[in-house]
Amino acid sequence: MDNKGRYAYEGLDRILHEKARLGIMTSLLARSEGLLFNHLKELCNLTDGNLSRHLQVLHQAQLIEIFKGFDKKRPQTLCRLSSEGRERFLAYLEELERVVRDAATSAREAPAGPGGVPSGWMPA
Amino acid sequence: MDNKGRYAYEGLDRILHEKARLGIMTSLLARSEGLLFNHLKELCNLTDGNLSRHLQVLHQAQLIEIFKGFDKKRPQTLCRLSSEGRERFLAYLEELERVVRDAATSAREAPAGPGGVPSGWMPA
DNA sequence: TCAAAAGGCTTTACAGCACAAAGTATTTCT
DNA sequence: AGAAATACTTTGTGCTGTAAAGCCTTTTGA
Repeated sequence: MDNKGRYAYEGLDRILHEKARLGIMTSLLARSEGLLFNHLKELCNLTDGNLSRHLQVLHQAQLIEIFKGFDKKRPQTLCRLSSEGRERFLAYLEELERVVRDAATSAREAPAGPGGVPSGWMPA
Repeated sequence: MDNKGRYAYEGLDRILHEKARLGIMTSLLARSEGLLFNHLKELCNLTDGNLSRHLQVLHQAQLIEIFKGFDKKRPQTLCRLSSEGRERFLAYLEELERVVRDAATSAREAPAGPGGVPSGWMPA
């Protein structure tokens, strides 16, 4: 079998492949005009500090843009997907789809298997 | 909007949501009889130490079973999905599918957006 | 009018984790 | 007998997700 690397999934970008950031990016993908800090915080069930840190990471990676403004007198932060961010996220999603398809296929084709200790082997 | 937590994806189990382990689990799902250490190593493009560590984690979490045996005189390690592992992985995959669907829907429905600085805002 | 609370984030601290490099033990080759 | 190969495991290090604490301004309340 030359299946070497068949399941390596190298397209799963470390920065994007992270629960919280996946949520952030998906939220932003739905709203091309951007989302406010607090709205994002609620959508993703994140704490202030947590969200702040993830936005920093995404911003440094050029995946999102961050804008500062005011609502009345209170500071506000607006986050928006950069066009590079959109592209890279869509690419990431394609790989993710591959994972899901691979697994679905396997689950369908391979029976659940009997369990028990295979003969000639010892449980670890 | 009561969309609170809409994009929190809490079903994304930390142990499973990891590039390398995703590959391992998907490989194992395809082969209910199990896979040998070295085969798995190739399929997932992992180093010995790396694979060893991930198997440890998956084993401690009861997601896989590990058996020791011999091929001629050489030690061999066989890895197999436990039934709990199969269940939990399938559950994880359902959540993953939700992510992909959410994103696909958004990408289709939301236009790419114009870019440029929104008026009244300052780039960070 | 002046302290106290609320809003809107940032910074800090730390535990946990992935990964690479080095190590161990046995076996086969020369 | 020594060297190389096989099959992993253990150790060490640097990164990073997360909670807790901090900071500054604005609003509220007595």
